[in-house]
Amino acid sequence: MNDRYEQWQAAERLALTLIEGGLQRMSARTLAVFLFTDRDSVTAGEIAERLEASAGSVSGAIKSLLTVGLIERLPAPGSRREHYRLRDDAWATLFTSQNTVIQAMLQAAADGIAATENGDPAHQRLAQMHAFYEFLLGELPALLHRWHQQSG
Amino acid sequence: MNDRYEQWQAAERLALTLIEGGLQRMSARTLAVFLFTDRDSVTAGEIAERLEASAGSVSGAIKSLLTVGLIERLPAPGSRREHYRLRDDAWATLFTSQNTVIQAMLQAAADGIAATENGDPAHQRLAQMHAFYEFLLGELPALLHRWHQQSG
DNA sequence: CCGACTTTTCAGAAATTTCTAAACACTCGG
DNA sequence: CCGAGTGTTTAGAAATTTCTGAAAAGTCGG
Repeated sequence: MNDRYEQWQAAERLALTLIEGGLQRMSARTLAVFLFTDRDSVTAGEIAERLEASAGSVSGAIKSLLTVGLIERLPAPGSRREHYRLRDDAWATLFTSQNTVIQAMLQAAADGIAATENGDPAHQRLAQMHAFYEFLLGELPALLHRWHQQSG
Repeated sequence: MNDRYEQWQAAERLALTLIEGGLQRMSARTLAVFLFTDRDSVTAGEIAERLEASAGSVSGAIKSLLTVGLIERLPAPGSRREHYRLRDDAWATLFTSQNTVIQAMLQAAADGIAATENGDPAHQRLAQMHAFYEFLLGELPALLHRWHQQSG
């Protein structure tokens, strides 16, 4: 128990789950490293070594994780290498990033409504879809607020 | 405005959005047909014709949409062909299906916690992750309840 | 500025996902 | 039962996504 192998195993399983959740393969594995490392921050080279992946794919993964706001670049602590670490609000951020999907759904529904006549059954269906995603979008801020209150 | 071509266009755009949201390509396009059709129900053949896709791929898409609970098979109204239609609570269902992802995240975090020592920074990070997804899972039932109340 | 070290970029390879076509199976009217 | 009309399955093709390796670019100490 609690040995390195078990941790590696748990990290890879977590990566698979993240992939299910929509992340790209290498981004997911990289994120798992950020979670399971016993250091405060890691470098791209360390990640590549641990994952046995090329420097190139790690670079791409870091870039995308930075873009989504899941990790952050640290002010270099006297070393030549860049250090990165998981951001505090990473999980809320990951969840929030799905809001863009919701907004896209809302827009798509609105477009559909505009393209159909009022009597058309499609009009009705699209209106229902629109109502749901509008509801959802309205609920999310309060949800995140409750989270920050509870955890902060 | 409001012509067939515009509707087809809106349907394809909606399909792309659904793909962004995680659906498979053909499932998304099929779902878009269910939304935009001016009939109450459609058959596999009609979908294949409208999408200019093979009967096989449509069959697969229908099967997966049935499994997730987004569409339903109708009691055959005297015709030889099977009829399908969008279910009333389709959007809530689609949203709910992401709960399995959340539960998987929760489990993955728990496994990671079990695999790390208490003093390890990783232990701390995994605990935060666990807390967030536990919070999320707890909020969802009430969220859906509010939706069902509001929409009647 | 130079040189060692690290990261990024990008074209091509590898792997995975997705679609199709064709054979098979099912259902119903006659 | 048979045959016409539909739906399903599956092996393989096509397309897309993802990864790698090598070269280019950036950075910092000296």
